[in-house]
Amino acid sequence: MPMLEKTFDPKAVEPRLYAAWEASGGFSPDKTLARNPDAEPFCMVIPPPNVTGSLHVGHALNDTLQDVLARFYRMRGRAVLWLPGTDHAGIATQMVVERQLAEEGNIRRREMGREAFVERVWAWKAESGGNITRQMRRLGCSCDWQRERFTLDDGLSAAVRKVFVKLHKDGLIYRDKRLVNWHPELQTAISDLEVENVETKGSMWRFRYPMEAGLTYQHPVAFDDEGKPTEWETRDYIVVATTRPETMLGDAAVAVHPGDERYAGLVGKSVVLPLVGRLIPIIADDYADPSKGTGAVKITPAHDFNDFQVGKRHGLPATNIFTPDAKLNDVVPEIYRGLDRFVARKRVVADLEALGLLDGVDPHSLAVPMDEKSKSVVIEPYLTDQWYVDAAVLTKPALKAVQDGKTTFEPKHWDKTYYHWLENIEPWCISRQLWWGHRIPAWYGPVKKEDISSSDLRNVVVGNNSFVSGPDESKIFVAETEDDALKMAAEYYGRPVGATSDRAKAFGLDIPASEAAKAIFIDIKRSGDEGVLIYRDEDVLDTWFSSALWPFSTLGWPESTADLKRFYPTNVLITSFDIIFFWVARMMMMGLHFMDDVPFDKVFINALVLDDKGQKMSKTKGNVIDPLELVDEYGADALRFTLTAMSGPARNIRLSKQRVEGYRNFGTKLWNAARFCQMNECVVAEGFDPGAVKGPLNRWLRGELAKTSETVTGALERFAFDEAAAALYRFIWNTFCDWHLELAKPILNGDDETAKAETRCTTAWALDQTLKLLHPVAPFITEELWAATAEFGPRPEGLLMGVAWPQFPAEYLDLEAEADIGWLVDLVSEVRSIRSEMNVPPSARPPLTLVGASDATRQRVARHRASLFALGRLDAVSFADAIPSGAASFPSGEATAALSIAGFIDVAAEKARLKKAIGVAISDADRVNKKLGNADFMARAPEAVVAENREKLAEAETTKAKLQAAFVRLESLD
RNA sequence: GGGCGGCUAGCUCAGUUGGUUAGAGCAUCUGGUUUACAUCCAGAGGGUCGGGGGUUCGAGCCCCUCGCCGCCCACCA
Repeated sequence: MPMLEKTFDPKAVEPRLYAAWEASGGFSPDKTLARNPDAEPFCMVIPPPNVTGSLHVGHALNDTLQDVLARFYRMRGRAVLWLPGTDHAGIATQMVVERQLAEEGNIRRREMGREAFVERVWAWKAESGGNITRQMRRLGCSCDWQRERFTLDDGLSAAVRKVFVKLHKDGLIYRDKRLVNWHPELQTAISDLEVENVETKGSMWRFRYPMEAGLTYQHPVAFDDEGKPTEWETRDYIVVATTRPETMLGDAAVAVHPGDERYAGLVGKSVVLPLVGRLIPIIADDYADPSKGTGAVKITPAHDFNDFQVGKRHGLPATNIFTPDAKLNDVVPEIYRGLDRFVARKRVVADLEALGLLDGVDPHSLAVPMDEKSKSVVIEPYLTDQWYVDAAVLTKPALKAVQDGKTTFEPKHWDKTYYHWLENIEPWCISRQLWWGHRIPAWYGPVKKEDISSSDLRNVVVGNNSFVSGPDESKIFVAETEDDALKMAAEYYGRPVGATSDRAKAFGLDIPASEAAKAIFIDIKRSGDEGVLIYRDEDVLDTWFSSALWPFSTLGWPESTADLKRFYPTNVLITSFDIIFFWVARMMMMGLHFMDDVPFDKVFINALVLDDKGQKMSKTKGNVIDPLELVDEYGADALRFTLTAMSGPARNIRLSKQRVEGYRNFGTKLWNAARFCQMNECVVAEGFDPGAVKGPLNRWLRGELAKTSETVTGALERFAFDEAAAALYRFIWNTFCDWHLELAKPILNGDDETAKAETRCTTAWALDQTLKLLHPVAPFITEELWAATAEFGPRPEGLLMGVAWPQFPAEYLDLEAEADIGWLVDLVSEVRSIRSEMNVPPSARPPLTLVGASDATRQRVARHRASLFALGRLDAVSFADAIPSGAASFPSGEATAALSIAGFIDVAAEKARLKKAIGVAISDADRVNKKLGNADFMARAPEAVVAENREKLAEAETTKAKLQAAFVRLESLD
């Protein structure tokens, strides 16, 4: 066995070890199951990253925690499946490719056509798709790559279609015309969750809408102290206020509050909509707030969510005035047509001002809805036909499952976030006007004339440019395949049916889309006697629709696979808080609906990684820390340990290089401990039984290891990653290296061959166990050391990754040895402290005298003489009845220890030191005394606490006595 | 406006049902080439636990209140 290098070289080792792990088949549960078919499963599905993305530090944290659990449970014998995969990320990926096209100066998406564009996205996926999974491998992630999935792969696409059809059949998916959040650049609907309201400085304009036919009314203009009007003026107009002047072109009414006396007489009358000339009614509606603005509010049903509701209540027409790219359409007066919305805004204000109808303008700050990603595109409420999921129905079981504790959140408080959203759920708009994604399995055809009832006609607004994906009224065939759709259609029409990709053709019309609404009036005869053509919905589904199925679609659903039976519900989902709504809640809904069971027992919400100043990382701020750079510089283990150690109950993690460096050093420490073992020929002898060791040091180490093992195991079971890391750090650095190895040195260099042999075995054995315990967090260095120290003794075949997790019998704890070594550690620490305080040079080797030592202490001294000499840098230990002169003394157990350092001692300083220590002892004693003298305390405190305090008092008293004796002695010797 | 989280050493954070003298890492200072490790060793200093009030024999921890920081949701004519 070659000597270990002085430091661990992650770069050289990591790729080799990862390849070995993967080649071993150990990432797959199948290996465990082959050995033990009854192995209890443990399953996690990865939050699928964007397929074309790259690993950021948030992924690194998320992946590390999952890998810690995967490795931990694998070592505990569970059949672990950590299922990896990627998400097609509709909008994000499509945008990237569109940007590429723009940069290349080639033709754009629309000119390219759907098929060519989608092909292009697949090409980009082929090129960059492996990036992030390669990067996960560098982190050491032990996913089962054989089971890797992609949201757009064949299996998952089939699952998506099945779910869509089923939900449609159940009436939980429907098509509706309502306002959506419209992205005018991408020209697609986006979800509420993808809109970010950005506080912006704008203006509030007040416009005068003239009353119809010269009508006038009295409007109060001055008020007394009680708010009662004292002066009125005659008005022939009503003032409305708005932050969006351009929308007035689509106004349908002016609303006032029913109880608003100022306008009471006007309800039912009309105003003339300026610039347009249309008469619009003044209506009474609670929505109008008398205290806001002028109390009269313009109602624009097609361009404001609240106004849409008002319009519905009052049967107002929703007149859309925008084209899909948010330019004014042809329902507005000609001079405004084609203008961009922001240009139109200025023009409308100017024109109203010119007409003397601008009542005033004030600066006003408001939250403008922006596209969450770009934070620059203003989102429009826009009237379109879209597909919706009736989320409210699916929500109920999802809420109940968490309330009943079927699924729990960790940290627990996140359940509040979950509840809050689900309790206020809105219908989920699932259609997107994109090309990259799951195309909606719905086909449209003309409606048979006899199916059109008069009430169906009211939604048809001629000239409505909102036509997006299908005519407002058409017959819809929802089916998993085109064949099924054709069959359904053939049955409906009673004649042959074909499918076309040409929308106009499907309706037998060669007319512009904006006119397509008229199609419903066309008798199907127009499609030709020989048959009817149907046309597939052009839209795709929201990316989160397929992600919502992830926990069961990846396991093979709808097929009843062995994996699905074995691994669903999964054990834990580790994810970040920002997708509780997007993803967690929806998986709960879909899982419960389709699998009749929750998708996971536990949701662990990992922290948010911030930079070292507590700032969110962002490309624009330039403070993004690349996890792979950290891996390059310090090794994967160092990064993993850092993220694990910092993954406490707090909501965020401030990542600093310094911290990573510290944990790299920790790895080096462990590495060197292994070197020390190697140099000292520490080997586990054949037949060595750690339960039978005799030496106090070895018994103590065994106990400390057992305690650590229990702590680490318990912490990982509770997802207390930080506690596990802290316990490992403490044990390896402080217990094993600082004390055990130092105390073992005199034994290993001594001539007691029995003790030496036992210490070698115990040390080697303990290191082996330590490697196991550390492996989930730091897999590379532990695996490397496991291989490098193979000669340390008999051990299971194969990789450390596959070794059983340690579990020690309770007898490994040894109170006697603990007390013994505890005494030694305390004594050495005191000696060191005194030496340092008294400036005793390291080379000096003073004698130590113990005054009033018991037999037990005398035996301890005898047992640990060599260690005491070495660590305390002493040249003698003796016993006496009195403190010798020129000594600094301190209490040690029942005895008083005195370090003879005559040459260095400064009597005044020593007196001061003793005095201070006496002061501490006195105040300790006083405090406890006071407590014990408190009748209430004695009456109410539990017996154990009282006893504890009695003991404490006794201790303080003896300490005080010893220190005082030392002080007196010092004076008498002076 | 509603909600969530945080405020503990110079910095970053632990502190599990209330119970020894409130801990760790980093930073700082002092001293060290002790044959595993200077990516190291030994020692030290440093905290009125955000303010106020309450409950309790006892509060960093429980309750009320105020303040500041961060985040989420909603609304804003």
